[in-house]
Amino acid sequence: MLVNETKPFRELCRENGIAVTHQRQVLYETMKTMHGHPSPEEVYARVKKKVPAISLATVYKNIHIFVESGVFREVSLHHGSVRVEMNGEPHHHVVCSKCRKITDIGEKELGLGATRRRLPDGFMVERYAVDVIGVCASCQKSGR
Amino acid sequence: MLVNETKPFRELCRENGIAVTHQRQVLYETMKTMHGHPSPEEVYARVKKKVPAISLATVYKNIHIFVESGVFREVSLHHGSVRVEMNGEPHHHVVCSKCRKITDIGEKELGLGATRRRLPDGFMVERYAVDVIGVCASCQKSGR
DNA sequence: TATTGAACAATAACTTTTATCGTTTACTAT
DNA sequence: ATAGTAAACGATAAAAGTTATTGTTCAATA
Repeated sequence: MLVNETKPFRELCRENGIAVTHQRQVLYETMKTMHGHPSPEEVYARVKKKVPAISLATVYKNIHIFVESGVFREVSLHHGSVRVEMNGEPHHHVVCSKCRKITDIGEKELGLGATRRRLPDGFMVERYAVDVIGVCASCQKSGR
Repeated sequence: MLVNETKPFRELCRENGIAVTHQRQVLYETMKTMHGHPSPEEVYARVKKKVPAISLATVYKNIHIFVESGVFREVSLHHGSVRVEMNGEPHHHVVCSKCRKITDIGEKELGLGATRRRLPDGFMVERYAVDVIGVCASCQKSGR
C-alpha cells in the first residue's frame, strides 16, 4: 500500500522533532537513492526534477538537519578551506566532531595495526590517513 | 654565515624548476615555523608582516606549488564542498590524490587491525575514518 | 478550523578560491 | 654585465560554495 511507504519518514521526523514537509520528504527519498558522495548541488539538481520550485537554500538547510540528526553523515569533517600540514613526521589526526579542531597523533601512538594489505582494483596505494573522530575534552565540558 | 641559510631553499626551487623569489622564500620560511594546520588566510596574515605588499593570490599560488612539489602536504583531500555519505554500512574511503575521486571500501575489506586502543587526552572516541590515499587506475593511465 | 511557529522561495551577502591582466622580476644566453 | 623572455607578482574581478535575511506559505496543535 502506498500509504505505508511514507510511514518511516514520518516517524523519522517525529523522532527528531521536525515537520513533515513535501520538500523534506522528496529530498530524503531522493538522497537515499543516490549513490556515491553527492554534493549539495548534485542533490539539488536531482530534487529539482521532482520539485522544480525548490530552493537551493532548502536543500542546504535540510542536509544540515539530516546530518545533525544522524540520518546521513558527512564524508569528511575536513571540508572547508585548505589546511596545510606542517608536521613532517608520519602521523594521523584526531578530529572533534563538534568544533572540528584537528590535533596530530603520532603513527606509533595510534597503534595502527597491519593495514597495508589489500589493494583496491588497480589502485596504487601511497599512504593511509586515519581520522580519530569523537568529541574533544573542551566540547564535552561545554556540552555542545 | 647568512649566505648559507638561503641555500637549501635555492636547491629546493632548482629541483622543482621554479624561480627563487623573495615572496616565495619568505612564504616558505614562515610556513616552516608555523605549527598546527594553518589556512591560506592565516599564512597570508603572517607573511604580510614581513612582506606587507604581498598579495593573497601569491600565497594561494605558492601553497599550490609547494603542495604539488611535495614540500608541504594538505591536511585532507576532502576539503571543498560538503559531501554526503549515502552508504550506511561501516566503511572507509579510497581517495585518489590526483582526481580526488572517493570510493568506498568496506571495513572488512580494508582489514584494519586492532586500532581502538589508546584515547588521546580526554578525547571521547566515536569512530575511526581511514583514507587510503594513492592514484586510481584511471589517473595512472592518463599519467596525470 | 484558527492560531502559531516552522519551513519555504527568492535573493542578498559572505567566504574561499581561481582567473585575468598589466607590471615587475628572475633566469638564460649572450 | 645586459638584453630578451618567461615566470612571478599585485590588484582585482569573477567564480564557487555556503549562509543569512525577509516576506510568504504551510504543517502541527489545540
